Amino acid sequence: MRLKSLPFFLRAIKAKKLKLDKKTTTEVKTSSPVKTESKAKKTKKEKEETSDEPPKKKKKGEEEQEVWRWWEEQREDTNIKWDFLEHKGPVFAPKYEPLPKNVRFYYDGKPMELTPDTEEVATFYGRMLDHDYTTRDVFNTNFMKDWRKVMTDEEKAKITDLKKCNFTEILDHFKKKSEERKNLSKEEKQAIKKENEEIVQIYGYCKIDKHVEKIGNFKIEPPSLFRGRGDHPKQGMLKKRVNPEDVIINCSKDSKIPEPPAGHKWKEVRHDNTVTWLASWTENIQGATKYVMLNAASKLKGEKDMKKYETARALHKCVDKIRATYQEDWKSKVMLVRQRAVALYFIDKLALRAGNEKEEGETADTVGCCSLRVEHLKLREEKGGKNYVVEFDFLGKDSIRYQNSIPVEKRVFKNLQLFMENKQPEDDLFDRLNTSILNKYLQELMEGLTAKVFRTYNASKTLSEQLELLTNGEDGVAAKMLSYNRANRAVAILCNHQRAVPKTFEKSMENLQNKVSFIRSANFPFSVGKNSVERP
DNA sequence: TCCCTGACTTAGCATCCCTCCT
DNA sequence: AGGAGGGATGCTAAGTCAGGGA
Repeated sequence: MRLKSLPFFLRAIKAKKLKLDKKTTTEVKTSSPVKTESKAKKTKKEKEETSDEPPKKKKKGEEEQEVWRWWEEQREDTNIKWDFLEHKGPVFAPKYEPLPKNVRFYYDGKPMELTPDTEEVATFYGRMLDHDYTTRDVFNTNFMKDWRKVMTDEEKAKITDLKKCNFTEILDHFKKKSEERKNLSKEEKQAIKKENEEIVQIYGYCKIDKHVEKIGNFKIEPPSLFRGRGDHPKQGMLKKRVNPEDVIINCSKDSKIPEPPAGHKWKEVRHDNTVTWLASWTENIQGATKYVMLNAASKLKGEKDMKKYETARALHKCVDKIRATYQEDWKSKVMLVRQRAVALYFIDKLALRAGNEKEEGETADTVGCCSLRVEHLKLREEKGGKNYVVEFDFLGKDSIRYQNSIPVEKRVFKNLQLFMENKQPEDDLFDRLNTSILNKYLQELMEGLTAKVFRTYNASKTLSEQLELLTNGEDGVAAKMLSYNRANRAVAILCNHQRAVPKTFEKSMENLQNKVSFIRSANFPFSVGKNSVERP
C-alpha cells in the first residue's frame, strides 16, 4: 500500500475492519469519525451493516445519534470555529468525604486526628503508598512542604517528619472500598452505571452549530498529588481543587449560559468563537491552562486531524527536493545552515521531535532534536563494522529514553564533529538553532510544514510500506491481524513509542510460556504474535 | 530578537470492562 | 461463578507551534 492509497486504509478503519493499536498509531491513526465502540458492539454493528435484513429495533435508551458525516461536507478555511455553542459547563470533582472514625492516621506511633483539609491531603498520599512515587525523595519533600501548607498551626507543630507518619490504615480503607465496589451485586452495579450515564447525558454533550457533539473531558481534574513523569522536580506537589470561581466558560452569546453550582460563580463567561474550548482553568503546579474540549470524533477535532494528514501528503510530494536541499546544505559556509540541515536530517531520518527549549528546574530534563546537547551523542569513526556511527542516548518526551546507533553520511559525521568542537558536555549541539528558526525555514519550503509533520509523514509511510510488504491478498483475518500488528510495531520502533512493563508481566509471561510449550509438544501449526515495544 | 503565553496535539499510565477459560 | 487477560477508555502530563508584546 503506497501513501497515495492511504484513503483506502482510512476507509478500512472507518468500516472497522481493522482495530488500531493506540500505542503505535498516534502519528498514523485516522480521524475516524465513527465513534469507537466495544468489540462486542462492533461485531453486532458489523453484522447489521452487512446484513440485508433491516436493523433490529433498538431498545429504549439505546437509540444512537445519527452520525454527522462532516467529512463529506465542504470545508472552509477560517479561524472562526463555531457560530453557536451551548453546553452545561464542566462537572466538578466530588466533595471530600471525611474518613470514618475507625480509619486512623498515626504520627510517631500514636493515632492523631486530622482536620478535614489536612486529612484530605493525607488520603492523597495514603492511597499512593503502594506506588513507587512515595519512595522518591523529591516526591516526599514536595508533598511534605505542600501538606504542611494546609495544616493548622497545631498540626504543623506536631507533624514535622514524614517518616513518622503512618498512612497504612488509610490505604487499607481505600483498598477495602474498591474491593467492596467490585463485590457489588449486578443490580447495584447497573444502578451506578445508570447514574453515571445520566451525568454523561447532561454534561457529556454540547450543541455546536446545530449538531450535538460529545465532549472529550467534561470532568474537572480532581485534587491530587502531582505525578510528573521521570525526574520531575515538582512531583508530589499538591494539585489543588478547582472551583467554579477558577473556571472560565466559553459559549455563544445566544446560548443558554451554563449554571454554576449553587452558591458559586464562574470566574468569567466569554464568547470567543475563534477557539474550540468550552471551559478552561489554570492549574497551580505549572501555571498552565487546562481546557474542556470536544471529543476526537467531533467535527472540530476530526477536521484538524484530517488536515494533518493532508499536510503529510503534501510533504510526500516535495520530500525528495527537501532532502536534496538539506544534503546540499551540509556543505554550506554558514554555520546556522549546516546545523539546520543536520537537525532536519535527524528529524526526517529518526523521527525526532522538534525539541523546544524548556525552563530549567521547572520540568524533567528532556530534549528533542533542536535541544540536543553534546552529552547526548557519541561519535564513532567505526563501530560494528560500520563507519561514521552516531550513538544517541537522551531522554525524550515523557522521559522516555532514546537509545540508537546509526551510521550516517561522512559529511554529517564531520559536521557533528565540528558542532561539538570546543564544547562542554552540557552545551547545545545546535547552538545556532531553535525550533522557531527551524519552523520558519520549513514554512518557506512548504506551506504548513513544521518539524512534527515529518514524524506524521514518516510514521504513515512506514506503516503503509510495512503493510504492503507483510500482507498478502489471500491471507486470512488472523494473518492480516498479525501483519498489521507487525507493521504497527515498526512504527512504534521508529517513533520510539514505549511503555513500562506491566506489573503482571512476569505472571502472564509464565502462562504464555506454558501455552507455547504445550502447543509445541502438541505440534500445533500456528504462531503467536504480540506487538508492543516494552522497555527493557 | 527574545520571551511569554495560549491553544492545541501527542502519549504514557491507570482503570474499566468484556471475553474466555476453568 | 470467578478470575485472568487484554483491549478500550479515561485521565492528564508533556509536548508543539504561533502570535503578541517589549
